[in-house]
Amino acid sequence: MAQKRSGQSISSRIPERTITRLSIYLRCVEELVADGMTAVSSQQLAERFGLNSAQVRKDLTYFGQFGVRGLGYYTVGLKQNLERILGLNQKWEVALVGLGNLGSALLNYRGFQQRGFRILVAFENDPRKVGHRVGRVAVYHVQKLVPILKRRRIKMAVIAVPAGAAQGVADRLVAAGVHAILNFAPTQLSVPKGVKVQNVDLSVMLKTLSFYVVRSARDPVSPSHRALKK
Amino acid sequence: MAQKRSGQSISSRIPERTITRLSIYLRCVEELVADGMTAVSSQQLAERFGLNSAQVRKDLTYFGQFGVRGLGYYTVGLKQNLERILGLNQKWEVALVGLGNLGSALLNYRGFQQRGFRILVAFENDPRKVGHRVGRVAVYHVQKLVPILKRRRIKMAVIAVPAGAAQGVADRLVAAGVHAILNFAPTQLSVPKGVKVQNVDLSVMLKTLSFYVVRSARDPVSPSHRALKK
DNA sequence: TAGATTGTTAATCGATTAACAATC
DNA sequence: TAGATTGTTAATCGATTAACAATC
Repeated sequence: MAQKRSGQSISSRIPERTITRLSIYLRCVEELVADGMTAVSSQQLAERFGLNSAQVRKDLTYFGQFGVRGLGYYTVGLKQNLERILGLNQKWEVALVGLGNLGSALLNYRGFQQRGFRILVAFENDPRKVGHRVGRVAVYHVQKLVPILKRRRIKMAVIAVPAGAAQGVADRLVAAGVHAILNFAPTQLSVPKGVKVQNVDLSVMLKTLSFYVVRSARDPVSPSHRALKK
Repeated sequence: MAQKRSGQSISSRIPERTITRLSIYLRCVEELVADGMTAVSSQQLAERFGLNSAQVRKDLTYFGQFGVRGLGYYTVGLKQNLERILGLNQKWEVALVGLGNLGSALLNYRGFQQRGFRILVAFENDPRKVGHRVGRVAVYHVQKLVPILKRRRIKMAVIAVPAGAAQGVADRLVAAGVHAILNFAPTQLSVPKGVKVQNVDLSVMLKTLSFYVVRSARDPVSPSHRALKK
């Protein structure tokens, strides 16, 4: 069951949700820094997201003691720490596999570049697309995936191929040494431990929404709940 | 603490994750039906996703008793039940707000249509885009949002506007009677109870991945974990 | 020093899983 | 009937929250 006391290896017991919240705290702290705030308390941070202040403090102390008792957290220092923890103090080179409908959209999506994530190679099956460039991104045949990613030491990839092809692509990515995969294919990928897959399953999300619409239709919001929240 | 015994109102205690898993079960059951399988056990279903068979059974019994002891679940019946529960036995009309980079991509994305979700109106701020059509989707000014959605009784919407504009859009959607929102804006929306927001925050996902790449770099996968899984 | 807020332990809550009687 | 698998209860596990001593 591994050590518990302070020496706790960071690789061990950190809940996935803590990591997700860390990114959210960072966004908030960035805004605070931009607004010229120098310090913020766990209570203030928590209020922004409807979280508990103890949770904010606990999330942060997984990685160190960043606060000052009686005062809170210095925004600039906290920002730097969060960036370091999340690995955002560096540029990331990302590979994209699949240039269909969704893949092309992602390639044009500026949101990736904003945070230092740069898609700089793409892979496709369709020979009509292979060999061209889209903007400054070169498009290669999927067969070239392993050698190219190995050579460039690319560790992050986005899968935007049909469900049926996704596992094969994932296997290649793993063979190429990729550590983290953003998977848009609506299928469960099987990868070795140590490789992180983040699924973005739009189809599942729509089905979930659909459930809640049906439910609201059946159980209308009770009057007491109407028009709360400013 | 509300009733517990069987009369349990469906609106009460169903974990959100159960709903997500329901959509996943459905996908699997669809494949099984297509393959001509007539029945499936909770064990078989669970194995496909690395879940626990008790969890599969528990998820399903929130909504009724669909199984046959000694046999499992009839695939066709289970499929129909899941579709009914998730509200997928009908077409959904969806509104899209924001026709920037991401919004346009979503409009072209065929994945939505596949499941009976049809984007049939879009809203924009930019007067150059308003008044045109994209395919068969009409583009209106955001100011028209409330009356148009009310008239058409649209209950689902996708937000693809910049973070700063998202809360304002959400308020309008709520005023128009929308019950479920798929939110791509990287911001926390505040909505009344009874309205479901599903966040798809690509930026948070990338930051999460980045964390795991950093971690793998520091704690390389132990040899014993290499190359497991089929 | 008095007031405030952290870091951390212990209590609580909710979700997952094991176990098994019911029953096909 | 014997074998299998459900539906469901009870045990386990993990994450959230309350509470408070430490300390700025």
